[in-house]
Amino acid sequence: MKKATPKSRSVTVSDVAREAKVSKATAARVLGGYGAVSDKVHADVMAAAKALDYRPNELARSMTTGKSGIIGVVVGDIENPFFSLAVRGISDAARAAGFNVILANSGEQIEVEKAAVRLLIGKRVDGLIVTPAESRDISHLRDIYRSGRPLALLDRALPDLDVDTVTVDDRDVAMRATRILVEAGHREIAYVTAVDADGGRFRDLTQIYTSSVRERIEGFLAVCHDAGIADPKRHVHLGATSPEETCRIATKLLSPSDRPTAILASDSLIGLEIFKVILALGLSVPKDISLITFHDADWTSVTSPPITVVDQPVYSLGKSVAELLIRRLQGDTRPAERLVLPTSIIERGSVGSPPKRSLETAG
Amino acid sequence: MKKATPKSRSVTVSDVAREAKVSKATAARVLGGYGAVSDKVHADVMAAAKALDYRPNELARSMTTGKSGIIGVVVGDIENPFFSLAVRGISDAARAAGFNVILANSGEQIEVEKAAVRLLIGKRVDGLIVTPAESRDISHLRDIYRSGRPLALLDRALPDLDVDTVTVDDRDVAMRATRILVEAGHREIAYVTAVDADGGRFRDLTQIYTSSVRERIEGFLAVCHDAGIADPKRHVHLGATSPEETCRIATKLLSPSDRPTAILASDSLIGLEIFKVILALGLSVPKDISLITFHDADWTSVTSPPITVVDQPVYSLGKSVAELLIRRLQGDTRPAERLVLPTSIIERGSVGSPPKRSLETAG
DNA sequence: ATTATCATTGAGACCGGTCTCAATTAGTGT
DNA sequence: ACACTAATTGAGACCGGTCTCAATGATAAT
Repeated sequence: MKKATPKSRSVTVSDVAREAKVSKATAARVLGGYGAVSDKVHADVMAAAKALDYRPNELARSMTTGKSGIIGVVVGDIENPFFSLAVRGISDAARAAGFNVILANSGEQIEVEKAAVRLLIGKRVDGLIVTPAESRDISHLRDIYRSGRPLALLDRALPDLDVDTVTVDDRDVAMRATRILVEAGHREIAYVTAVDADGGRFRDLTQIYTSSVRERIEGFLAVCHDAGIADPKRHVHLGATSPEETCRIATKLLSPSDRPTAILASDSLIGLEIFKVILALGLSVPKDISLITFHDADWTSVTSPPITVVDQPVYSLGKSVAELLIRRLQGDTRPAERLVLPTSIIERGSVGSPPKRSLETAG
Repeated sequence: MKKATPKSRSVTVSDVAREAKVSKATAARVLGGYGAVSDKVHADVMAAAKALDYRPNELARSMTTGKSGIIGVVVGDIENPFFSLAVRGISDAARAAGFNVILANSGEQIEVEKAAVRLLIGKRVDGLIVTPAESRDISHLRDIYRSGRPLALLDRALPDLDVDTVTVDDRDVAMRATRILVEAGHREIAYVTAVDADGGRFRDLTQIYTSSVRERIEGFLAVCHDAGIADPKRHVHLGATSPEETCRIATKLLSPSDRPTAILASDSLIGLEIFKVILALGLSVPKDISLITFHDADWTSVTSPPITVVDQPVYSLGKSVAELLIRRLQGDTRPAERLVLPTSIIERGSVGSPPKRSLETAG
């Protein structure tokens, strides 16, 4: 009487075995699809399973096999189209190989990233794909490695960590983008990026702990330097971590009379926000200011003028890193691979020659 | 000699117990944080755990407790900003309550959706959030319900399924949007949506199995009808399921001389593609054609002119549905709730009066 | 001092699968 | 017909936790 409804206990192999009048081991063999059984028994068990509506408990299965069939992915921000496209690439590749994806986003905060990694390891994911927020503190990533699970890095390399890595040629493409601006005659070029360090004040590259960001700045500075632009560092603006911050930075950047004649935006979210500010201030692209943004986001092709962009193979980035990881999961023991995907620049209409004022500075 | 390296077997409670010289049960109590133990033993076990670098196996934990701490989410397409924003809302709410999210996308295909649901149930997720692709075939959703796991519906209601549901007032907002167009003088208004049925030919509402889509069309037709527009059904275009298809539809729609004077796009991906075609054809918005799109996507505010949009509270949609599900997970037994979130229209510059040609048709 | 009460602890069953190993049955060669 | 190998099947250990229940020791009440 006291015994409440048995909470619909799920059907187990034992239940099926009993129904089919065979041993648990035999039922498990056909249900799990491993051992060999006679045709008759196979049919009996399948019939019993169907009759009872048996559903395997993947949890129990993973516990004994040690494999979960899940790939853990930790990205900076799912909402950023860059990441959502990369994640799409990852999950397509994963599904094609029979794996599932469990997603966590770090918000680019190292502590959140660590917690996410710890949790995913706890859940016994088969492997992890991470876009490390920092290169300083990678103890949690070493832990993954130490736990025997393969790790692959997406978009950001870590020189100290010898694991499969897929990045794009950030440094090179940043140079090409900057060169386009320089060749159009610009001397006052601002670079706006998301990473936050020392309250947005850029001193030197050693304060940037995200490899892709650092490489881009490196490329930018190199070309500026080659072009004889004095102290290009002052044109690097950090801290565009949210639309609000970006708006603040862009407004400050564009208001004074000594504003740059061109801006290079480090991702499409930043580029969009800057473009909005440009619009709001009544400035015209490219007459008053030229603009190039990283990532060929959808909005960049429908503005007037359409925006010149750095087109990274984002989907491939995700697909490739997943494929690399899966290969490892399947027993590949080749040394770690570092794939660098080529990037192109799509020249549209947002780059022009600087307004005359800038000629005074020309060397 | 033959015995290979023990593949770094992970540290278990038993190992910690041995190290701390207590029983497995006692070690488990402090490690699992449940029973009561003396301070000394607690300290000993913690020390041993730290020394051995113990990491709990969540899999084993979930298997005994029956709870995995995971919410399964099945959406139509992660890449669609609508869904990625909703997922962001879900995962924020989930994390706040200590849950994790495992994501699967169905590509709006019912079979893929079924497989995803089956898999997630197999993984013993605590609850599921689904955007059902079809209202016809919901056997798999009933299964969830039957398995004792709570289910919550996102963006699309299912009249036959009495579960927590969060939607927006699609019908009403579609009416408001259509009315804006009608009041601007339009009589030839096209409605373009993604759902695919009968090769894109729209006959009547019974062929639409996605509630949100149906409701929007319903609202659209109702207002057209009230305005005395003859046979508005011919203006409903289905099948805009990919950028390519949308482009095809839009090109066909916009080329002939009897093209509509206004278009209502059912999501931002469709709106974007249509806008691109408009641009490519050299037409001008809103002089030649007026455009309203669902979803306040980022690109809609930076075009010239900026686009009038239906602004759905997408983030809240995700957040609310997750909160509802979590409440249920925590033992709430109230009857299923059907939340309908209010939607607004942001009027920007893409609606104008129709070009003169349309006056001939005016009633 | 003696017994009842309570806090700690240990032993071992259990979750639902996989998998090893031995036992049983069937098939083969001579 | 008889020994021998191959194919099936069953019993039970195991994965790494949780959790029940009984045993132990200590403290409190009589």
